[in-house]
Amino acid sequence: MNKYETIADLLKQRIRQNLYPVGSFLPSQSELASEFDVSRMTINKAINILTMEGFVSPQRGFGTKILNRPFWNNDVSPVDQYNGLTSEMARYHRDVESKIINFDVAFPDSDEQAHLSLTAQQPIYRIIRLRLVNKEPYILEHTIMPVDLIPNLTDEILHHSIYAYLQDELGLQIAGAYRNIQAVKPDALDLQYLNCKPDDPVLEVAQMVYLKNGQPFEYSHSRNRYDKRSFTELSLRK
Amino acid sequence: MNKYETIADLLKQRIRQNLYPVGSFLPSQSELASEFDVSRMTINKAINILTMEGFVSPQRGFGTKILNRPFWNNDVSPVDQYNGLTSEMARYHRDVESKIINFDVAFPDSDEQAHLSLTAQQPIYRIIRLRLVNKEPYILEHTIMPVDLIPNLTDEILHHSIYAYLQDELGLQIAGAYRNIQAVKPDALDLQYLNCKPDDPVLEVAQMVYLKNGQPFEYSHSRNRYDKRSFTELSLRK
DNA sequence: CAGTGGTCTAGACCACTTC
DNA sequence: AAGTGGTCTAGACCACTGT
Repeated sequence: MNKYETIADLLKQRIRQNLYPVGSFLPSQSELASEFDVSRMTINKAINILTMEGFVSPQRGFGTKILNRPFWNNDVSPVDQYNGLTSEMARYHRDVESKIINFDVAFPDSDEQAHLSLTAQQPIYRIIRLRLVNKEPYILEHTIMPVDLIPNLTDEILHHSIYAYLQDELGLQIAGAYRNIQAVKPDALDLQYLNCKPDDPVLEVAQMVYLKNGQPFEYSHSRNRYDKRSFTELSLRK
Repeated sequence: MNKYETIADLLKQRIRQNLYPVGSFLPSQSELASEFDVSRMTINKAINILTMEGFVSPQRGFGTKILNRPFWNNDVSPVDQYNGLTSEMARYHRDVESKIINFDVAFPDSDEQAHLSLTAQQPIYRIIRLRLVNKEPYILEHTIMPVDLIPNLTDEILHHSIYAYLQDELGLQIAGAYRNIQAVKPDALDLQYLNCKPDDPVLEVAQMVYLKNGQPFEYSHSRNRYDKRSFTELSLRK
């Protein structure tokens, strides 16, 4: 672990333990540098992390104030999450099951080619999975992935976590994702599998996920039951 | 302007101009350091910005690859936006009007006290505004703000931009915001003012906005017409 | 004014990738 | 082995805040 991440974690811990109470100020960067026996740049980097995560607000010439961390409850999924539902829910000790609605291979249409940077000759998987949490339907996921990147996708994997397979078995490194979130009306599949009523809204999250080498490898639309999922986000002035 | 921000902007410009084509690699950090006559740390900081904004993906021991930024033609993602609707829409040359549905002062209930860190004796504004873009209803905003932070709120201000008033007139500095996004069913006010049908979904964004000194100053729920607004977001592996 | 955080440097070592 | 990005240092200067 890096020094600055280690120190950031330690500072967070102190804040949570009220060793640095909300509303008070952190020791100055120079003091912290002496305490941890590192250069001030390293402390600065650590405090940057705390700032990005909303723990503190530094004001130049003044000090670094400990903020009151919002009490949005954690049962909502952070928007900046792309570990897949399985690991997300594991944190709350909930069972995730996947029911495969559709799984086949096809050539991409032009829209899919554009989104995944593919030629018309590179086949894709077309997957529709229903994700159940504690036996209740949560999400209907429409996923498209290029076959050549993920050679041996099986029913077995689809029943568990695609992401775990990608990262642990194939060693693919995810760089990030683009998402678009909107409210939509339910379609026939939603009615059938999410078990929602015609006037229930659906929260649709479209996302493209990228590998570190820049290759997009997943283009998906997840349709979430409106009473089961919401998304939280923290955004900060640059 | 800082050196690292200046350099980051310049690099972005080169990427957009295809001087560094998508799929190719940036010059190494040492080369860039010589070119701009700065230390490598400064280049590193600049490239960090590009990484956070999804322009490039550095891989240690290898190089920094220029990514394809898909339908991301505009500079800022609406999700990490807290400048208010007025400035957001101004970029697209659209008219924003505000119709005041409700504007009064009251003592906060316990929920409001908690969210805004107030006592029962500190009054708040309760504001409901309908935001119209090019004469069409887009958003119904329910906003709560402490009176003592924003002393002289007038109809005049509410008809334009609250945010512009806060920042330009009062000099309040916004640190960031927490948001929660979900799909909901329309309520009576939505039907009346957003002009939506009973089975139209509504995209609800609840947010708390914080000042740099840590004081929360706005707690709001905006209810967006589902066919008019969606939210985009870029998220990256740490 | 003294103290704070923000930036920047010149150089160093390390982890990693490709050859 | 050579080259890359990631981290870290010791010190410096600056912009800003409080008094």
